[in-house]
Amino acid sequence: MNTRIKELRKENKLSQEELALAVGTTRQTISSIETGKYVASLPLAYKIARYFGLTIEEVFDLSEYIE
Amino acid sequence: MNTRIKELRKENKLSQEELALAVGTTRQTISSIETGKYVASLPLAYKIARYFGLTIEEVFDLSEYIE
DNA sequence: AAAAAATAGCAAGCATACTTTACATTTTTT
DNA sequence: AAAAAATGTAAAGTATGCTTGCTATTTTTT
Repeated sequence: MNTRIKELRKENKLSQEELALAVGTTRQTISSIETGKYVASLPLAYKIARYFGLTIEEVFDLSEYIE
Repeated sequence: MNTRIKELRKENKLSQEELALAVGTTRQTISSIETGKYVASLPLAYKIARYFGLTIEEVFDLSEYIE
């Protein structure tokens, strides 16, 4: 699954660590989500989206889950 | 966490079974999400939201995850 | 070029999101 | 009121989303 997290981080000049702290998770979790190792949980997806002032669908490309 | 799934099902005259089949999961999973036993995964949340033609945030009340 | 910062990757462990099976309970239909 | 349909719940098992700790690699800064 693709996400715009890395792109949004760069635009806002944030490290993974800084974003992780801001949304209450770990840097490794942000890394894992960015690299596609696993899919963010709904609560975390929401917190990340809200942090950037966007909707979940604007941050996470979920099209692969729909035919 | 609250969701509008039950409400939307009633409006559309759907049983849990019918919704479950439509989004590719089990009736028990829909029941568990409706009763708050656990939180839907992001992919499933998206499929449910799309099924009703809504956004994830319109179906799932995620406000408790934000201060 | 060297050092510092950032990121990727691994592993182990824990919690949670399911699936399957089955039964209990409630609601709806007859 | 009885039967059927729908829903709630429990349990066990599996897969996944984390957290923690660490090292390797890459990128950025000096």
